[in-house]
This record gives sequence, C-alpha cells and structure tokens, in this order.
Amino acid sequence: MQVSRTLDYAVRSLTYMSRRPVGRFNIKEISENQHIPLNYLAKIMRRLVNKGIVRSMVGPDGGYALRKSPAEINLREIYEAVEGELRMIDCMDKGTICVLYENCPQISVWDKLQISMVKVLQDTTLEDMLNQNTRVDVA
Amino acid sequence: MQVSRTLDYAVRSLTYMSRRPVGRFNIKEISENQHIPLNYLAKIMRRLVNKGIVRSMVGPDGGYALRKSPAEINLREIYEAVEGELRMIDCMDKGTICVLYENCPQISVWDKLQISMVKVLQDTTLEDMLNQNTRVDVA
DNA sequence: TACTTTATGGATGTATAAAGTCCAGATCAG
DNA sequence: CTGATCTGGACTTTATACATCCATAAAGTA
Repeated sequence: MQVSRTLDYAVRSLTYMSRRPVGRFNIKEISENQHIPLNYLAKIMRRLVNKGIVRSMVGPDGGYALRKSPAEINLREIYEAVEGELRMIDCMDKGTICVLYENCPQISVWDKLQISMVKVLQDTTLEDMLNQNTRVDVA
Repeated sequence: MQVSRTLDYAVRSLTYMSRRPVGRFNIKEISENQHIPLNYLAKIMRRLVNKGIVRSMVGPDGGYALRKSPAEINLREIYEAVEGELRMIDCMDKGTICVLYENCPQISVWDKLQISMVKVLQDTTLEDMLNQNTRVDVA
C-alpha cells in the first residue's frame, strides 16, 4: 500500500515541468534535476505521452511539454497513465473468479478504500501541488 | 498501491473467526476454510498474537481466539500488526534525508492520501464488515 | 547530403521484497 | 508418555519493480 517509485518519478517530473508550464524539457534535464535514472525516465515519459498528458518532439531542441495547463492535470490521470486503473486488490477486477466469492465481507472495505483514494487523487491537480508547496510536518 | 496478499489473509482469517467470536480455531481449520497456505498463515497469526489481537493456546484442543469483540477490532490495527505503520512513501519516515527536500510539492498529497486511508481503516471494524456482507458491484 | 540531437520501442538484466516452505523445540491435555 | 498444536527461526522460491542497453526513427542544422 505504497506509492511506487515509478509514480513518484512521474509526479516529480510533471511538477518540475509545471514550474515553466509552456516550456520544453528534454529527458536529460529532468533526469538530472530530479535525480531519476535517465533511461528509466524515458520509459515513464512514453506512457505520459501515450496518455496525452505531455507531447514530445524529436530532434535537436526537442523534448517534452505539457499538453494541458497544470490546473487541468490531476493525479488520477497520472496514476492511471503509469500504473493502469487503481485497484486495491486483484479480485476487484471484473471477470475474476474467487472461491470465496459467496461470503466475502472484506470486498466492500477495499472498495471503500479505493473510492476514497481515487477521490483524493482526482481532486488534486499539479497546480494544487505547486501552491501547497510547503512541506507538511510528518512527525 | 494495493492490498498485500498477507493483509488479505489476515483480514479473511479474522472475519472468519468473527463469525464465532468466542470460539477457538486451529490453524488447520482457518487455512482450509480460507484457502491460505498453512505455514504462511502460522507466521501471520504470530503477528496478530504479538499485537494482542488474538491469543493462542498450545497443545491438543489449542488454537487461536479473538482477544476482543469484533466490534472492538478495527482494520487499522490489523494493518499495523501485519505491515507496520502505514506510510505512503518512504521519505515520510522521520529521519529520512532527501536531496529534494527543499521544494517538494508532492509530499503533502501523499500525506493527505495516507490520512484518508488510515481514517477508512480505523473506522471499519470486523463487525462492520460482517454486517456489510453483501458484495459490492465492482463493475 | 551528411551530421547531430533527441525521442522511441523492445529486449534484456538485476535487485528486492513478498510469498511460501521447513523443521526442531516448547507446551499442554489426556 | 503420546499426540496435537503453536513457536521462532532459517531458508527457498517467485514475482515484479526497477533499471539498463541498443538499434532505429525523426527532425533540425549546415
């Protein structure tokens, strides 16, 4: 029940880009600034490109740019771009067959958890994050 | 961002026990009824014992029993018994040093997520789950 | 055209944690 | 004493997240 490093990388890259929302960034710059392995970041960026969150340009002076404004990009779509649909437990996939199906008291809790997480993710945009740019006290 | 199989096993075992809250159950019974590998379940039960959620009795006619009523056992303590404290991302551990600490817009979102998950877990007891014993439509 | 820069997509490798197994020992009822 | 049961640790297996590498395509520059 943790944020994967991959999602963290994606979010960090996008918040970095959000600081110059009309700018263009190549992988090397993002990678160095955010301390993310370059080749791995390349794979993550491809998923963001495929989902329409950023666009890419090849060639000299190429790179990536946000397709929408930071206020229009929420964490749910970033999550889904890199991880696929949020699903707390595999048996929540339709089509899954479970021997314990009849009498399964826990499924509704996992569902409730999932709904609450998706809500938080969906309600948070890149812009929100930049504005909340004070580190919370995690003590 | 998924429920681990281990947590699922723990919750299933405890909801199973909650149906006869004053009963005594040996590992073999729980293991067979819930389709959980016996030796692995033994390890999980030990953690529940150590955290005071169940008590154990050795010897013939031994086994496990709930220490409290199902209404008094919430999912947060089950989670923490098997997984330790819920932490969305490692850098939320106090004492962690992160090169990106100054200017970290995402930490507050992970914190918000974590708080909302803990709340749902804490607000759900074993009894609640038994009463909600209708499978939600996960379509 | 030739050259450089950059992203692309797939193949492959690695490291780590989760999941699972095994067993000798302790405890206890009958 | 015997058989059932939990205990605690060591150990093995498996899955997958994370990371690397490379040949290729695309695009700009001279």
